[in-house]
Amino acid sequence: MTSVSTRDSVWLRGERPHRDRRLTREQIVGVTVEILDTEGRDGLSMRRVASALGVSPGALYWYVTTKDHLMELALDAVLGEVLEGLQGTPGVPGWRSALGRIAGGSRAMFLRHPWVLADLATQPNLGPNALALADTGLEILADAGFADGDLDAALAAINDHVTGAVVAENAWRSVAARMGADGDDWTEEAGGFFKEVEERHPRLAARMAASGKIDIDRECARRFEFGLACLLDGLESRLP
Amino acid sequence: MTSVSTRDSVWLRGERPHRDRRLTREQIVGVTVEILDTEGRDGLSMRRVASALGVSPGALYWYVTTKDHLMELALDAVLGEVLEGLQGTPGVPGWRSALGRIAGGSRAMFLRHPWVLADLATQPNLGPNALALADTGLEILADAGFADGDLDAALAAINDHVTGAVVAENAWRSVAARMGADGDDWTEEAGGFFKEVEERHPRLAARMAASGKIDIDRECARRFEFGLACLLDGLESRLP
DNA sequence: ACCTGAACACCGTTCAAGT
DNA sequence: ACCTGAACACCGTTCAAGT
Repeated sequence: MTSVSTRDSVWLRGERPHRDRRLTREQIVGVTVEILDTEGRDGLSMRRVASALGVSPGALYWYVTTKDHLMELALDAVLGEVLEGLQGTPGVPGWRSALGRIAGGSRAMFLRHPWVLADLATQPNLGPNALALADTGLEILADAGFADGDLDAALAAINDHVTGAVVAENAWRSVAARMGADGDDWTEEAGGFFKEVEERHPRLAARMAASGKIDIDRECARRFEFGLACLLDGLESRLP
Repeated sequence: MTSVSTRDSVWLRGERPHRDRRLTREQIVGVTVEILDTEGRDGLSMRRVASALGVSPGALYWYVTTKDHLMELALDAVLGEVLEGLQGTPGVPGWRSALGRIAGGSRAMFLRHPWVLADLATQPNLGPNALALADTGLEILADAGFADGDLDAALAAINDHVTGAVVAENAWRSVAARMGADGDDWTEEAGGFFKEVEERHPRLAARMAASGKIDIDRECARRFEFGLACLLDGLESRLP
């Protein structure tokens, strides 16, 4: 109901005092993420979360002021997975591979929880895990020799590549899933579509045909690494 | 209602035959974009569009099978603006600046219509304007000397940078708008937030403070160009 | 302090019935 | 062929009233 620009964030408000609660924010966020993962964005409703917890819908509003706030919490929760994946393994040498690990871990997380992507565009990301992730990125880049404005811009460039790549990958996968699912009445309509692409944009049609034959997983991973390598090369050449 | 993976696209279905319609798809899409621009994503409803057109809600379903399809049409409509902006001016020399112009034009369009960003993550983009835009990108890169897999990956990398950057910019702007809007009861809660950031992540807090003093427009533009330049450098070094 | 139950003001979508 | 009107099955959110 509220417009994007005036919406406030969970992270700018304190949590309420408590005495004898039966629920926890963690519980609520937990089932929220579960529902989002299994049923997708459209499958989530306050009522659905409430029934999964065996509680009435209104009860949730004691713990969370709004559905948007709940989504913010869910977003930060899955960002936490990236941090966990990082601390499990030993540190790698070199800033390039260190950043590559974070980027790769983030990408994997986004592919596990595709519903987060729509959140990123809508909600500011001020949760503790988001901040910690940003800070470790800054640390790596600062140690590498970046400072001031270049420091911010370098981190932003890498983050942008990750989110942009996963957004595109997700869109592609949803098309591919539809195509592979059933060739029922689908192919006749879509046949006309492809024929038109062929006529109007032969170059594009050729590329679509070429990449259509390839395994999507491999191709997406390849493009991701290609872009990341280009970016890191460009960054490296800007080191003082 | 339908899950992302099984949702079909407007562009894979033909339009219906017609005789004496009072409405047009263009009209409907037009007011849809208008509402999205002024009222934001949450302000849009089928009923709202219908009433703006002076028609009953059910009437829209004669022209458009679903709200998601309408959003797909709106998405491609605003992508058309990028193409228009391109053909108005004379071609620039050099593949780097040619791509820079497309990237810049796309960024400007995304900032004019921030609601598109959530769409990108959710819906595949198979509209005529999206295809035309991709094709001109391919043309520029092919002329520059890229071919086969590198061609796809190069275009993807640039597109990813644009969408990723605008997603981040949009999120940042929504925070800034909130902070600038009113310092009523806001500052007390948020003061605690910033103090916590300072304690836990001093490096991040320093960067936040530094970039907080800068004009957002300039800073976002700077980061965008920085990342793009890094990327183009990396691409250039990969030319055969 | 926490939760229920019921209500309010919305949604997207369908579908008879009209013209 | 196109549109209306009313309905169906949902929403998010609020708030008295209970414990």
